Amino acid sequence: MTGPDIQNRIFAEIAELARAMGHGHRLMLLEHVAQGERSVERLAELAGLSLANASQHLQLLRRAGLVGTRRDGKRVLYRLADGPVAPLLAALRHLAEHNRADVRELVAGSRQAGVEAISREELLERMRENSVILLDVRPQEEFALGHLPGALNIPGRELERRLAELPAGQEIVAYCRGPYCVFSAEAVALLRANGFEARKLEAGFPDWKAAGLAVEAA
Amino acid sequence: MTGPDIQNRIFAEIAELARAMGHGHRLMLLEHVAQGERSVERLAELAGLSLANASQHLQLLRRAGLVGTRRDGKRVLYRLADGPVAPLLAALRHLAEHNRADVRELVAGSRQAGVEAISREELLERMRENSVILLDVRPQEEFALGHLPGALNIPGRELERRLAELPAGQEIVAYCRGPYCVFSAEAVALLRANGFEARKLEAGFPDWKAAGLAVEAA
DNA sequence: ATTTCATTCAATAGATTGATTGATTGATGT
DNA sequence: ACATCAATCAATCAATCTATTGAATGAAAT
Repeated sequence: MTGPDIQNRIFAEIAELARAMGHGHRLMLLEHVAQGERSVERLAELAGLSLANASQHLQLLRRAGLVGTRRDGKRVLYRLADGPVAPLLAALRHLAEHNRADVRELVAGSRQAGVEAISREELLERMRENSVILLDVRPQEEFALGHLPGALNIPGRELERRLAELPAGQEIVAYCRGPYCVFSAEAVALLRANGFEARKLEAGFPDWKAAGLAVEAA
Repeated sequence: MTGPDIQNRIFAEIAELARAMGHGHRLMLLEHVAQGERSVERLAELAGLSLANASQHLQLLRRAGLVGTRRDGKRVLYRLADGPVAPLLAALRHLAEHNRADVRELVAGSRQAGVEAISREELLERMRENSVILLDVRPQEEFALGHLPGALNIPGRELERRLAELPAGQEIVAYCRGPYCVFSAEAVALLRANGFEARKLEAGFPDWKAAGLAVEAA
């Protein structure tokens, strides 16, 4: 009576949760949702999905309890759910990097050409010393919703023609959405090619926020 | 060129990993594999699956990099993979407990009837004081492969008729395979009904081992 | 009240996954 | 070489999942 039936039910429940993360598009949606609240339309655009398709994936994520929603006028805003969702996604990424050679290569690829990463701890230290320039290479809208304290915002594709805005002589730390966002790595490559000293932040904005560190909004 | 294609590929890879955990039977197999090396036949029996079915699930887990194998004579032994698999499973369980009311209830159900859980930290403290009896309620074979230092082994279904072996006067901490293994909760209920002071270990043997704490083998 | 817009629902077809069956492989002992 | 045993493979059918389409909500604006 207490036996295996109950265990079966429990494992089936947990499996449902795992399956909710078991699709590339949903993981991408999660990654974007992790940046902050986003409308369905926006998320569909960011993930390159049709509206209806994005909506369905998002609803599945909501049923699984990975995201939550709120209505704002005629839009529905999705956000990460309350529970320990970010740690779960992080654990998943960690194992993926550890196991799959191809994921590791692809991630390493964005670190190639001498693009070293800086850890949160080291960055905090450097921020305390005021010896570093923070560069947020995400689009303005994302920057406006929250960014690291004191960061400059120059979206990736504008960086080349706005290089002059960056003060010389200090190291620059670029960051982006997350470990799989290539913008920051590209930015670092570009900066180095132009004589700057630059590194990328190991993780990205969502991990920073998830760690409970200070965030500034426009 | 660096764009969304690469991200799509990465997320698809990671999703594959998540999907590997997306089936109740596979989670159950993982739970048993987490106890130590097991043959396919044994795992099939433990999970209540046909041999071929278990074999296929296990192979899928291996392809996903969640388990590894080794040949021993004519048997193939499965074990957890090297990477951070246990933390991922733990994160998954945590979120499941947090989100799904039914999982929480089912887990709570095994704690009902005043069955309180003791944390690893508290248990370590009590072990240092020598003020506690450890009771491993798993089957002998599992006990033989590794158990908490100094633990007694009385499999769940034998407990009732072997109560006399337990010294009175000291609190008993029962443990089992993991948080969803009901044997330890049942054991605690039985012990209390017979006048013992008893609690169950919050997690189970695999978590103990995963935490790097001392383990003893027969 | 009607229009507009963002989102969701419903239905469909194609692809993937899961359990079962029986055959096959690979290692061991006679 | 042969028989035996554990595990895997191959083929099948049912069940589930995914993307697309077009229709239906439901909240604001005119």
